[in-house]
Amino acid sequence: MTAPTPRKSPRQHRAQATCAAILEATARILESAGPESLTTNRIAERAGVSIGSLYQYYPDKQAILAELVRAQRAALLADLNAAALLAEGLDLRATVPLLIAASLKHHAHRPLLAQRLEAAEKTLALDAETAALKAQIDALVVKVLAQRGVADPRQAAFDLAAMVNGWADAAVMAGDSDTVALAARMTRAANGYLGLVPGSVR
Amino acid sequence: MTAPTPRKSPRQHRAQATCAAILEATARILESAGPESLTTNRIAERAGVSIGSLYQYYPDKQAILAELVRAQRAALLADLNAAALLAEGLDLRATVPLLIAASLKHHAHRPLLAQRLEAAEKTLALDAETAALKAQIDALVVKVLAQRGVADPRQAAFDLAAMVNGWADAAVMAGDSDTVALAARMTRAANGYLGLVPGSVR
DNA sequence: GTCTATAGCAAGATAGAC
DNA sequence: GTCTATCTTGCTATAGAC
Repeated sequence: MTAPTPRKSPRQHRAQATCAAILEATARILESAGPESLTTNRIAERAGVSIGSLYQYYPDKQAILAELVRAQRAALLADLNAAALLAEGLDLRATVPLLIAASLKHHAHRPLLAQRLEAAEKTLALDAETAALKAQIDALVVKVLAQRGVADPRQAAFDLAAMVNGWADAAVMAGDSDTVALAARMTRAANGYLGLVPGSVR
Repeated sequence: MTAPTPRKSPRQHRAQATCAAILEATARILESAGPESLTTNRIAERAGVSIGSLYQYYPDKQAILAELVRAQRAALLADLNAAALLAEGLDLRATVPLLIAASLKHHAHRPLLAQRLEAAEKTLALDAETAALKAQIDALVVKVLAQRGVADPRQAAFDLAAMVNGWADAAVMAGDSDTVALAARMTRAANGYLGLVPGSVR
């Protein structure tokens, strides 16, 4: 029922700074203390603004979280788009690692934040804009796979996304920071899923 | 700091029933409303006991959750043990689907509960007993893989567990109820990861 | 546009009767 | 062993001064 968008678009400089500070403070609390400890008072304190200012820009706590989730999805879409451009003209075997690397990028940057935001996303009722972003992400991967002759590309896109996401979460939480090696292992699994035989490059 | 075990071991019949009712009520609230709505008052109400009785057996809310998590881990360990027995004498290719099926069983039974409990586990500080169960689960899988000649079985056990878990969560949340087909697709990926070529049964 | 102060409320947990 | 009644705490969100 509540609109999870900011109350006003912050047009002035200091207002933009306030919004940014609120978002960054939320991210840091999520990383350091987890969702249980995420209270509006704490966000305001950590952002260096008062609780009153916070409610000037966000109607409620969920709206702040929703904005972070939206930003994360938008970044993923952008990276996947870049990967798709890079992969243009390449075959399936060469494309898969590019998609995996793009998906992994966020988990590598701020791993804990990425994981907690994904967890929050499952609880939150996502707004229209975030849902649209998710749909675009899905459509993009489906298209890339379909162009390269994958059978049932919708199913494959879903499965590969699920595989990579959960796996990445677990890996970063266990302290695995070698993203390159992780991506290589994931690629082995993805190739097996897609029916690509390992050695037969010739 | 707080011991996440029941205050007293319920030795009498009605006390056991009370404990069971509390656990089941917690599970149902988790399934139907999510972790945000999980309050001690609600648990007591749904269990048909008073809040006072609840605190007679559990020192705090976390302890109830911890017990559910522990039960889930214990069940997984039991199922994996059964799978390992079944797999005795079988080669790697035949063993992998058995392990996957065992891991998938819980997600299939009460999918939402399994997913929410795993999410809770990441937030909770897990008690010694649950940690021990996790270690046993890990050791079991490592042993099974090592016996069948998998290189770096520790890494493989971790990766396969991460892959299956995250993937299963996403699948059940999307409403995919065909566990058999899901297990088959996962097996393709696992085989690829392990370097097993698809067609070459011979 | 930002602040302080606080209303209003719900949660966790306890005391003490039965 | 179980209950009702209640204390205490801390959260969300608002009102109104500056």
